[in-house]
Amino acid sequence: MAEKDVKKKTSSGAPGGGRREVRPTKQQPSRQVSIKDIARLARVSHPTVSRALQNSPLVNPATAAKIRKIAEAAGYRPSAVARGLVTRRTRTVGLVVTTVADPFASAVACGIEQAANDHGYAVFLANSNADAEHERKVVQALAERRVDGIIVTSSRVGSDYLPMLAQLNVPMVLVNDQYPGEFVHSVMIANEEGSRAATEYLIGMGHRRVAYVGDRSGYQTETERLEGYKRALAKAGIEFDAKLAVHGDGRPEGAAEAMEALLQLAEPPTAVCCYNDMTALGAMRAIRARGLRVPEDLSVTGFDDLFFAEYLEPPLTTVRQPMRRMGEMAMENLLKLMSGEDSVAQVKVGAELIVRKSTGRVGMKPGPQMRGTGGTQGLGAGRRNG
Amino acid sequence: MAEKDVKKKTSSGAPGGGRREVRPTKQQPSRQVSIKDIARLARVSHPTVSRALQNSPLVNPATAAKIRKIAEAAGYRPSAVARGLVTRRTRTVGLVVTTVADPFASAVACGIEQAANDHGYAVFLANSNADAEHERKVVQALAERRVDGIIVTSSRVGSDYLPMLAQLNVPMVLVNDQYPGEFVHSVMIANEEGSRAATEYLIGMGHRRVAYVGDRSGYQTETERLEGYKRALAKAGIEFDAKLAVHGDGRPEGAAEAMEALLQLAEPPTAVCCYNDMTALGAMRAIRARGLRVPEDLSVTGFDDLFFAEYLEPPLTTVRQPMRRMGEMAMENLLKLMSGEDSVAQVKVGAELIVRKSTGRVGMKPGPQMRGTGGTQGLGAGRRNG
DNA sequence: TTGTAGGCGTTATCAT
DNA sequence: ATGATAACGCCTACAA
Repeated sequence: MAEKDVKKKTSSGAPGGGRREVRPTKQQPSRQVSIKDIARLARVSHPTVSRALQNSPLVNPATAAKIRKIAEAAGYRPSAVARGLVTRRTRTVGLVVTTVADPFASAVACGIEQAANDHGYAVFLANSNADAEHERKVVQALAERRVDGIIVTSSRVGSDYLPMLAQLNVPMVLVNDQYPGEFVHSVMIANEEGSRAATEYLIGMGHRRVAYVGDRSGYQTETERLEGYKRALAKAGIEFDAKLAVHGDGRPEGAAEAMEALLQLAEPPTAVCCYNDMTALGAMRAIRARGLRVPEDLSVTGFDDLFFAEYLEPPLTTVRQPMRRMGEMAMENLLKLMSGEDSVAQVKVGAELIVRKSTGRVGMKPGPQMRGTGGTQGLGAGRRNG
Repeated sequence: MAEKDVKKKTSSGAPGGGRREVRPTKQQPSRQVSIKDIARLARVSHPTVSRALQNSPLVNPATAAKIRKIAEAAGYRPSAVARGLVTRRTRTVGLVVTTVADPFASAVACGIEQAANDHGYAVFLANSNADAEHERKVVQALAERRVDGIIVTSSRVGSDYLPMLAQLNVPMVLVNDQYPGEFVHSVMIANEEGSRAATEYLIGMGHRRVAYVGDRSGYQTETERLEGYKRALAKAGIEFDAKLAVHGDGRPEGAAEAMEALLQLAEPPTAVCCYNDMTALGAMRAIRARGLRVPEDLSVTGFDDLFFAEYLEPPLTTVRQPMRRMGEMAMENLLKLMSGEDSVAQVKVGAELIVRKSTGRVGMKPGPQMRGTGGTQGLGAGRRNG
């Protein structure tokens, strides 16, 4: 059959060269050079070109070399789109974060991107804006793009995905799921253990009035960290005082407001366990705004160990989350799921208390303090359901 | 506080109930429901389904409704892959950043994602690791995925892309290009003007020994900011002292080292203009490590106004870059390019000096200082080549 | 208003 | 070792 293509083209070899004249209206993006162009130039069939470019063993090394040379010269780039259509695998994953501007999310994203790239996967990035409805929408959009898998961090949907996923038929892994209850595949930090360790450390420093500045209530992470705080109090025989547990919004602004309320209490706290480092940032500002010092007047702990924690003044005592690593783990799990293995369902990552200088003994006098033990205890690490 | 418990918890959760039985070997991803399936169910032809789903006016409203209902019920999701193949447009853009974990990059990325999403575009995220070679590679990979356009932040390749782009035939916009010389389409901050404003502010506060802690030399941003610093000195009749201009690495660690060197000078500076906020973070730590105070002993300025700048102690005087907005602008420009318009080639965004409390008069005495003017002068804004 | 007939750029399955 | 041919799921003529 005589190459039925070659239509009205004023044939000139590779389409890169002679610009075909298109109607000025609704311009169709110009054709890229395809496998067929190479075939024509090399005087072989397209399948042969395809095979040659894939280093298939069943093609004559000589012709293969020729083909590769021609393809190279013509500036040929295979189309992942066309390939995806026929193989039904796009080697693409979707990553949903609340917002990339969030340092926690971007650290996790970095780990994911790395692992994905190492395995030849490209990643679609989408913001959920911490909104369940929008999150659902972007997941749908990712499914339409036929991603091979999806990772969602700080999901507001969580196990509510189950029905949707049954239809979409795409594997999904959640990182720090915020929806109450458990999702099938997830990577979570040991929230309760971490928060508890921080609180116990404060109590160990002699503090009895330890406050807690949380996120908005209802999210899983918040619930668990609050629980850890309560457990620590209970263990030390300190009665939980609801006035000392306030809610911010997980960001400095809201935290500052919440902290101010604590400082206006008749009997203010001497230490405060913050939901996360961003919260600690706001809390510390509110404390300084009242002319109080950290840690002399008030000890503060955070959670996450974001990059700036060690550079604050004073450097922040906090509970470290291995964020990059968690991203990698999520991606590794997703890779397994995508290749058909049913991998570890839920991974719980151990948190680590990092003692710096934002915490001190209750009633401590101003002046240089000793550096703490620098805990490296794995808190609550473990995995389930292998 | 040691609690290593909760380790290997025995399984209990719900690891996906009744999954479909797939052939263990090389399972082909199962077919998704397609337009043809819907056609069969609705007893019409596929094109009719296609038209109905696109709300084409030339399809009977009744049948259209029926088709939509059936599609809905069948859980039909159009394949962006197939659509991209035929339309030759994927409604996808590539975004290359040095690393998403960098707060500057992630802020820009956030603006881009937002704008892209608003226009129905999905964005592929890729890290360049600040390496020219790797950056080229990921751009090639994006081209293979047939993205409609590419945005690169802090490119190490810059105008060197020109030959490659001629082949790839994909529009590209650069944000804060780091490669010497100009690229065709870019969004840049007014580096020189910003840095100059910061330095002039310091000089205005009476400082004569003003140091500069830069990035690694050779990058465009670094060159321009250093130039701005020099210009300010020159204007004030202060001779440039090479010993006072040191190089860090754009990150806190390297900056701290560079700062230490400055502090060991026989005649140390009384103020330091930092390349960016991350650099300032490191510089301030080095300063405190020597027992010196900011701003009483040493004034410090940054560049970027990252989210944490206002929460530092003292809050950081810095030059603001409207990072999100710059991302949006880059995306808007790319949208124009993708739709065929030849838009504004180079956009220069004005920088804004934000005076906070890390700067003060030379030789100031300890104690509360007045808040500065809070400059809102647009510095060097402009655009060229409309 | 609807159906028929390609074709987008690959890979896959047959032949030869 | 290579070539026909047929998908993949969609869109866009053009015909009915």
